Amino acid sequence: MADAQDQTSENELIAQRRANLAELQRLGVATYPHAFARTHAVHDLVATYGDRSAEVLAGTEVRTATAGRILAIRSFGKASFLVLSDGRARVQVYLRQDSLTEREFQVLKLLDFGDFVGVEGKLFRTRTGEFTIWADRLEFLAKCLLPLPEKWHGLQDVEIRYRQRYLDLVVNPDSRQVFETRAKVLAAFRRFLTERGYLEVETPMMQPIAGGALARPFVTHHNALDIDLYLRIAPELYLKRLVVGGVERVFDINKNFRNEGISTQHNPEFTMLEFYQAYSDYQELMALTEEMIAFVAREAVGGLDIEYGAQRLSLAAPFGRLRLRDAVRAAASTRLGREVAEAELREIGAATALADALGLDVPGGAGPGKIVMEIFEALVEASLIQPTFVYDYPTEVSPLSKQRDDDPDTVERFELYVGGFEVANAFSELNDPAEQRRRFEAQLAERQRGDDEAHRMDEDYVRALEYGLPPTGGEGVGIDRLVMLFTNRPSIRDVILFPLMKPKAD
RNA sequence: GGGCCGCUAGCUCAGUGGUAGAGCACGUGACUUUUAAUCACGGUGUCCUGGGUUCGAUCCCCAGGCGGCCCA
Repeated sequence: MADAQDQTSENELIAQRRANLAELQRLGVATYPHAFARTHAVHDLVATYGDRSAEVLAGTEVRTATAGRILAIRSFGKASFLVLSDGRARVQVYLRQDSLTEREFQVLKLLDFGDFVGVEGKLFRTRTGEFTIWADRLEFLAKCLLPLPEKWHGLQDVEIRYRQRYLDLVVNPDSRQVFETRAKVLAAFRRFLTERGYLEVETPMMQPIAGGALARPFVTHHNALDIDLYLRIAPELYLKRLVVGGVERVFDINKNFRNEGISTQHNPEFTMLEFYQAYSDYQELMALTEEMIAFVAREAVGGLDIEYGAQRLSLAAPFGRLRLRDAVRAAASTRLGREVAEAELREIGAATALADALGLDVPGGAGPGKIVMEIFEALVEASLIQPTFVYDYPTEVSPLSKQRDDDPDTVERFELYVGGFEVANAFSELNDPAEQRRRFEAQLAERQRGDDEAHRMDEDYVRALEYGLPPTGGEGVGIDRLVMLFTNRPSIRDVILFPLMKPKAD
């Protein structure tokens, strides 16, 4: 309820709308009725009858009852046209004095842009060919007390679009389309995996040890148990416990929470698909990923060729394949005008000198693996526009991945890059409990040296591995970033309905 | 964390050291197949906030807030 201060600051546009509401009440109109029986939603109407000719519509005399928000009023005195939206589609309604009761005509004159109404009538096509409902009944359903953004330019102010997403959805049909596509992407992943025998599960969002990724967690507190808990940074360790338990194919689609900065590619909470498959490895997952991304693209946008900004992308298999250290060597060699040797990427002194020569600031205590990743991010990542698997990562930065038999400093891991950013990360899972314990201990040592993103020790996870994890391949896919690609949006905030925003004093 | 940019009417945006404008929206009147309806007439306001300079600040300066982009 508005207090006295609101009343005095209330502007003329709002006062007019309140006055119209009061007038409806004075007329005895129910201003907040409980329901309206529709025969069709607006989008059903348009989909079913929208392309019928004027003659066919006149011949069949289809009657309909529908409802929606008024997005335009064009009034001609004794007749009016309304545009009604159900959020998905729009339909025109024709109302004329001699087709309505006197009271309905009075209601019509009190309607504002944004109000909800229900109408009943027959379908026809106007002289100008517009598919229209000729209404012989008008029911008021709810008031829009605040003026909506203008119809022609829509809502441009990105801050308001994010903070008041409902306004964005009302006036910008493109925005609704983004979230329709997002829903199709999620449904497509679920269908692809379910059809191949993967079981969808839910794993804890609140965890006593935030594991499965290298990231800083959010902390919360359970009062009754008086313990701190972490919002999950990944479901990984729980999903592999399920593989230990015999769930050979398993996946989880849900939010992860990482306590890091915000950018066009990072929101503190984001949606991740993770799936695990017993008896497979990262090579098999590359092939599966090509198939899965193509499936999802067809379902979500109808094809494999997409535009992203100024780029044209093809999601057709095979995707590019680039060995990580080869990519880093090539980029560093070009930048420095000399041949950089693989050995320089594997020894701390040489790697540090290389980073220096490239003008990169490397965090203190970083080993050669971390330095390789820094160089990759600085020199290579943004150039990977077409889908590319980057593979064979340093063991140092991959504490949950299995080493190559021929090279213990390297793990069987790949990341998929599209449009210049990472969209998936996969590996052959480390299933040797003794080696896993050594990796965790190495991570603890890094934590001691000040890396607060280093992995924590998880004794129960090591114990689970001691019961035996079969050879397994696992992968995580960043849903938000994939939706950015499919909807051609430059910012992750455009594909998250309510992105995190700093609170604003009202 | 740093740099750059933005914040003016409900929305989209101009603009100025002398208390502010356009289009759309809105109000009144006309109009029973229009569609960015049209025609006539008429209001829009904490110029993000606070301080400073000045006779006078929405504008210049300083600090802050929120947002965007880039960098780390």
